[in-house]
Amino acid sequence: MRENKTDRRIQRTRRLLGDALLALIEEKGYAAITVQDILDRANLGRSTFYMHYRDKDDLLVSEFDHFKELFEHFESQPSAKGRHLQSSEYSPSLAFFRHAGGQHRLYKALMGKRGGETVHKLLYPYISDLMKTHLEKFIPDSKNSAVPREVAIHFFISSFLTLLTWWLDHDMPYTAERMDQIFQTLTLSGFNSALGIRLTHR
Amino acid sequence: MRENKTDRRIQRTRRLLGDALLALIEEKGYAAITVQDILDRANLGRSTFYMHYRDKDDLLVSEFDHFKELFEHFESQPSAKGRHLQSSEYSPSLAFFRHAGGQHRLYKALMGKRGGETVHKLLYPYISDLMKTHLEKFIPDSKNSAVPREVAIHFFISSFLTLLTWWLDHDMPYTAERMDQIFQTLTLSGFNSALGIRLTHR
Amino acid sequence: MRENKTDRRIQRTRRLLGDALLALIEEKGYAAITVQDILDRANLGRSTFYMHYRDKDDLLVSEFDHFKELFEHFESQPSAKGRHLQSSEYSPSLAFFRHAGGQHRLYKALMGKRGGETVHKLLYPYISDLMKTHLEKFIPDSKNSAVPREVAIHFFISSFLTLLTWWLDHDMPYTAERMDQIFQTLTLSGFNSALGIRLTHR
Amino acid sequence: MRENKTDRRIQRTRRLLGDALLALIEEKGYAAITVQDILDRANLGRSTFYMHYRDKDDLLVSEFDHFKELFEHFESQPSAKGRHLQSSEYSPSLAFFRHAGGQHRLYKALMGKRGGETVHKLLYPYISDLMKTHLEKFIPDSKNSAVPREVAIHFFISSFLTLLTWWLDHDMPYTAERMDQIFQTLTLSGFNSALGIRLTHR
DNA sequence: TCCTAAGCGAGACGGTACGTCTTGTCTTCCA
DNA sequence: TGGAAGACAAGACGTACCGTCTCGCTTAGGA
Repeated sequence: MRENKTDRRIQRTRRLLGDALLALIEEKGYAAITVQDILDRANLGRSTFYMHYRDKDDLLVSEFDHFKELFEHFESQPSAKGRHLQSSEYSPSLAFFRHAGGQHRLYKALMGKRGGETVHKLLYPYISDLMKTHLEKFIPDSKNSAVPREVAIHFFISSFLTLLTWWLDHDMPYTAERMDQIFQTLTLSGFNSALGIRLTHR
Repeated sequence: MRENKTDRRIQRTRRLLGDALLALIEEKGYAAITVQDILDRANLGRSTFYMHYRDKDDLLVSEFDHFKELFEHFESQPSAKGRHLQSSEYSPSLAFFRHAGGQHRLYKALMGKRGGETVHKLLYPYISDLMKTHLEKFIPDSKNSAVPREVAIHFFISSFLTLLTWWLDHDMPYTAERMDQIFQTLTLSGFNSALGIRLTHR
Repeated sequence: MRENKTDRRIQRTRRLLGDALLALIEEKGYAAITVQDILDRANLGRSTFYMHYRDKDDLLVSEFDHFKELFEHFESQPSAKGRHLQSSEYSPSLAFFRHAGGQHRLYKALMGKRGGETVHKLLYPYISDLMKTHLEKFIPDSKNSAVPREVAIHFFISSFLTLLTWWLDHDMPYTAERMDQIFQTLTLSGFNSALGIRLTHR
Repeated sequence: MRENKTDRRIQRTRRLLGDALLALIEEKGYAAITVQDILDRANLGRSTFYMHYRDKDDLLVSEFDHFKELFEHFESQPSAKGRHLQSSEYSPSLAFFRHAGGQHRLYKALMGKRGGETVHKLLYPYISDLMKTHLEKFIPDSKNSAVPREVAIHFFISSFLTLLTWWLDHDMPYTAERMDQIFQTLTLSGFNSALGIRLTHR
């Protein structure tokens, strides 16, 4: 099927804007960027920007779509309650670390120190929801665990994001696999004892 | 020595500004506040604001001074390397939870969802430095631990701040003591195995 | 000779644009109209407009062509210097009032309050030239008249246009004949004494 | 009584803006002027403009205040119905011509070809109301005059404005007195016969 | 007790960025 | 191949804040 040339033009424009944004985030941080900066970088007119995006945040959010390929991967995971599990089975952390390592420019711009609070307000729930859904498949609904279930999940996800951000902000001094191992070492035993379940470390 | 009436007047003005800021953060979040909002609330003139503070962030930062009393407390703690420790000894977490519980309006405004990234950028190092100094008294400088020391410390502090923020944003559904226990359950075993040290849970 | 179908199509498009413009002038006045308004009304694309007209004014001016039939009528009038004249002979005013009465929608749109200054700037010389040419056939080139000839002519034409505009803007409360009589009552004696000629009122 | 310095500053700013506008109207016509043009000329910031005026038209209208001194002069005129009158008594035209001659820069900018339709829409009623009020003092309310009273008044005022504009646009080739005489020659006899009254030409 | 310095209210000002609007050009699609 | 559709560059608009500034008023504390 033939693609529409006008559509391709639009895609090109959106890509120009997105790339300009990411480049500028690297350079001076999200907050300091003006719409005009983006336009100058992308060589586009003012109205063109607002034809495609409501504002700077809208453009930023649209960059989240790049994560979709990864997210779609998780949705095909089987549920397996009550089994002794490999950590890799219930945590998508390694996949994330690898994905982030491969797309570190994107991740760094969005999640790093320069990424601004919008990302944290918007991307965090995005990733959080994904992990939460995934995690809940494996966590028993125990009423009398040492730590309230929602707190444990929040802790787990935040820890992951904290380490991911740290890794990106420090230019990934370790491999994705090493980071994942660090993450699991730090969180798994606490997480397990908190919820009264036993998850084998791979 | 007699107190200067002019000085008292200045203190009053600064307090009016600080209170107005905190109230407004509760109402609509730090980012949405304009200097004029603060002025209207505090019934002060524009120039008065800039006489005391460089900008909005400066005023916010000045509110950190309220933490000083707590911080000063920690600085008189003894070092005790190599002992088996009570967790309470090496982590100031419980003291923080209690302090936050007592001053929850202040903490919530500064650390909660509404508090804006400036707080995190500024408060994090503030608290982080304090805890790090404190922690380093107890952590051996082992080269071959499972997790790099700086990562572990970053994880430990971030976890604490994450849980503190969660607690405040959810209107403190548990006591400070329960929160501290949760915190330690989640982090201590991981932290210990990461660093290869053994810390007794209280 | 057969007319070209393409030509007919073009005429149709131009008519759609012209009609849309006139309708919109009636609704909200010339100045408030955008090219997009016209396009929406005429159900045409943006490029189509610019294919036919340079801009909004150009379209407006093209509507003047509707006056051509009237104007061509005047050009076949005989000159008759020095005679005592019927006012109707040297002034085309009645013919204009009648024409305007018959085409009041068009005239009102173009000349009325809603018609914008462009019309006055463009239509005035258009009509003015016509009347001037016509008038000059009858006005002696006297050097020592009470009023400079060019001023008198300007006054005469402006008065006519003023009354015509007033008539249209007030929904033609009198017949064309009555308006012409009013016009002549108001201007003729002054015009005559100004130029030192004697024109019989019909 | 001492004037407030802040008020003086404001008056200065408003004058700078008004002067810049008038100068620019002379140079390239009202329509072609942007707010930024005015600002650049007046050496003021964008927000300053909008602090004082809603938009370009608002500034223009504010220049009308310069006419006030003249207008106030008329309000002290006595009414004298039914008398045989000197034309100068019931028409403020000469006063206007003189005033315009004295302030020709202002008048030319506002009323001339470059003055834009806003002036005509706003200044015309302004002057028109003034003259109308003045005229009505002298015109009998006769029902069966040859020309409807309101039409005659409209004609009279328009004629005056037409001649005034012409005079200004042609760089005042005659004296104010000569223009007034021309105006009266052209309009008075028609106006008189229209309304069935007898006004002596001075 | 007066006087002078300082805190302060009020708000004008220059400046920057915003998101909206309209214009005229240009390219592609479709009948 | 001409007209429809609409993306695009350009740039003015009016709004919202910012941080600086000047101005008077008031009041405190030293002369």
